[in-house]
Amino acid sequence: MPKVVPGYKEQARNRILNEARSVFSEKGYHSATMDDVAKALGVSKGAIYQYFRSKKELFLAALDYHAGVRGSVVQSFLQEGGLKALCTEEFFDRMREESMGSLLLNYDLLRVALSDDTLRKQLRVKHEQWVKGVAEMIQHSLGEKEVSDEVDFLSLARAVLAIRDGLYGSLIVGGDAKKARRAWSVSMTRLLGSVLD
Amino acid sequence: MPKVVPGYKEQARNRILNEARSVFSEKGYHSATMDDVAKALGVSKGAIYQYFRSKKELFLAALDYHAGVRGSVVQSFLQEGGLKALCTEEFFDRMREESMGSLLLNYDLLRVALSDDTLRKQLRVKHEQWVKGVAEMIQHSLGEKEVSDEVDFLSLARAVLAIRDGLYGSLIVGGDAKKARRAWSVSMTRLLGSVLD
Amino acid sequence: MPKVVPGYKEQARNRILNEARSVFSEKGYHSATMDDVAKALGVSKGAIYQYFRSKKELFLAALDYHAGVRGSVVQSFLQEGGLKALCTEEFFDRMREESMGSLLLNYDLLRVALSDDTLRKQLRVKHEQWVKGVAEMIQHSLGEKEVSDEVDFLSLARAVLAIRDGLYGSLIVGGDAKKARRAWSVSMTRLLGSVLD
Amino acid sequence: MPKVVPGYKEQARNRILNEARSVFSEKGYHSATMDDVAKALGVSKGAIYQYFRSKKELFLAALDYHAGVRGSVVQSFLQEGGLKALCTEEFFDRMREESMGSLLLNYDLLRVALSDDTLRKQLRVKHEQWVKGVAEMIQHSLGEKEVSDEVDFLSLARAVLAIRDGLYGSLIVGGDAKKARRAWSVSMTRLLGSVLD
DNA sequence: CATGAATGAGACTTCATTCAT
DNA sequence: TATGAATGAAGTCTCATTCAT
Repeated sequence: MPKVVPGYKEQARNRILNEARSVFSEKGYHSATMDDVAKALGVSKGAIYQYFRSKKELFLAALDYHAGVRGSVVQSFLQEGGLKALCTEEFFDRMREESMGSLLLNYDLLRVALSDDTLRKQLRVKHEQWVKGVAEMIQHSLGEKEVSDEVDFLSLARAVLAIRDGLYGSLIVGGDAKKARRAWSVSMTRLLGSVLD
Repeated sequence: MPKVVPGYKEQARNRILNEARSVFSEKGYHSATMDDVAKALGVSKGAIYQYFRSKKELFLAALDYHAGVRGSVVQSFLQEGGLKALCTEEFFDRMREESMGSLLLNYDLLRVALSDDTLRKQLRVKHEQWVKGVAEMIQHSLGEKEVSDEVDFLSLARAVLAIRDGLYGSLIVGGDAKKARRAWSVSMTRLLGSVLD
Repeated sequence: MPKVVPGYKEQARNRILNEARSVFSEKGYHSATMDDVAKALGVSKGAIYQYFRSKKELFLAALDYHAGVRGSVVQSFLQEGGLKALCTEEFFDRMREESMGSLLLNYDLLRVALSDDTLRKQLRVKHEQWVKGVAEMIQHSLGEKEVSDEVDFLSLARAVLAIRDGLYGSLIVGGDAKKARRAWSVSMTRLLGSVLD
Repeated sequence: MPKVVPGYKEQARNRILNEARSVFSEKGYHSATMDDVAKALGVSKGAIYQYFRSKKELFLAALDYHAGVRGSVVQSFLQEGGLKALCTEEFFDRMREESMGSLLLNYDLLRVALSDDTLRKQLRVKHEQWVKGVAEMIQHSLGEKEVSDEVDFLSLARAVLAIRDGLYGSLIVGGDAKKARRAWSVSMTRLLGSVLD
């Protein structure tokens, strides 16, 4: 047993991850400095380097850390209300809270990913997992009610995620949240409506 | 009045704009250096500064320059085939050729825009223009066939653009183009289908 | 709270201030580079930027730092000998030692001040303080001996300072120190003589 | 006989000299660019290089050119009114118009002069010429009225010039012209008063 | 002679990263 | 472990100067 609190390092790491995400999200990967992160944490720059080898590593770890958190929140929300919940404006807002910061970070991530094949593959895989998850959800909502052959669940899932990302993107430049929200429910209803009926 | 060929400066500017876009697109706004751009052009760094006051200005100008080109291509395509053309996979591909490079740049642009109110407003306005354009197109396709009150054209338009952006985004990480294409036509048909019938 | 020696930063700052003044004084504000200063200090350029935000700030701080030192030396000298001491060649020399390097810097400072309203105002105020100080000194020397209404102390003070600056200026181009010294005592005696008698 | 107007080159040169002085005076030697000068002239940068080999040469030539002009203006003024005219506030203003710009330039010149022995010597010589000129003027004013042995004309002359330069210097930072003017007449009267009586 | 686009050296400044304390 | 001063590489931008037209 070490003298220090067990799990201390883990806690410290997570604390850094949280703050780092916040800082990166606000200023952007390139504009945020290690000093910004350190100051937000109230520690010295050097301290961060004991947990992460480089800025890039910190950035990637921060994204990864929160991707897990976010996913779980969304999923739990869906499990309660099912596909119908997904079509609501409330769901859009709920997910937005979780995603907005990360969306911006994802833009930075994409840039970083472009020159890193491994990373790009990870992103692709993760995206496909989301697609499959949503597709299954849709299919599941149908229950045994109908023959599934006529519906392209995967394409629908892709579209759902695309709308989500596209609408959030429009919000970043200052788009009206009310309109985006409405666009979400309108399009979701049209897209999944016939499936639900 | 320059003794040199008239219009030379205009040409040179455009040449820079082209190359700059290419370089920024490949490396990203932050990672690309003015030297990269200069080398791609085969000129010295200083030369660029005779045409653009700063890296940011060059970046913005390059985006603007190509936004015009892109827009016109898309529009001409739509005028021929109308709303039905928009739902095709061919359209998706066609627009992709025009957009992909710019999409990445747009991510950089968003980051830049976040700390530039004027710029953000411009982006918002431009986006709204697209929305209106697409909404009108949809409404127009309906012709006098139906009462328009029941359909929220603007929301549909927003969704259409969101899907476009979202799908292109998925392609950037290496998503399968065929699947995205299919998702496009499937979702477009569902979204606009009842309008078209 | 730094673990390092307390007051270290203060010392380092002052060391930079000293060296900077020396370098600026020798090469001039514009010709001296931050690299020159860094090399004179035996540190890297970056180190300086931890203490001063810009070259201009460093320059201004260096001037300010030494202005304090200089002022105090002069004042103490005057308090002992009063107005008579001020008229001596010895005083001229004494003050010269303190001023010469700074005089050159002051020329640079004037140039900088021309495009900086705040700075210009500071200089003006500081100059007026000197004027008032000298004027009071003259008035004080008179004691209750005479009615002061007939003497324009402020104008005299202005003249005294002008002569000082003018003579030092002549020395910079290589003027003969002996002659300047003599001009000082001769003119001071004539200027303040009747006041002193 | 050349085709071009005889003396054209001379005229062009002088025109450049005039404008250059104006630009250098306003912006300072270092801050003024060759482009600034060219634009003020309404010609291209290249044109200037056909008359002057370098920026430094242009600067020096411009100063030299106007030194002559200025001197003559002042001298003519003095020849009319003699020493008494010199003591007036009017004279101070008159000379100020001629000197202010040049005073600033002289500061720049000093900096340049410091690393150029030849130049520094020229400045010293020129200054001594002024001193002698003023000294003779004072002596001349006395006429045969008195024995000159008791008065140190050269020192007085030095003081006069020093006051001029010192007061103008105070004006540069925004000092009150009225006060400087008054200081001039007050001090001149005290300095030369007994000589004049 | 004039033009002005291009050059290229070099200035200021910023950080990610290291390391002695 | 934490600190934060120092490093040094790199980036943006500026101009004096040149030269093909």
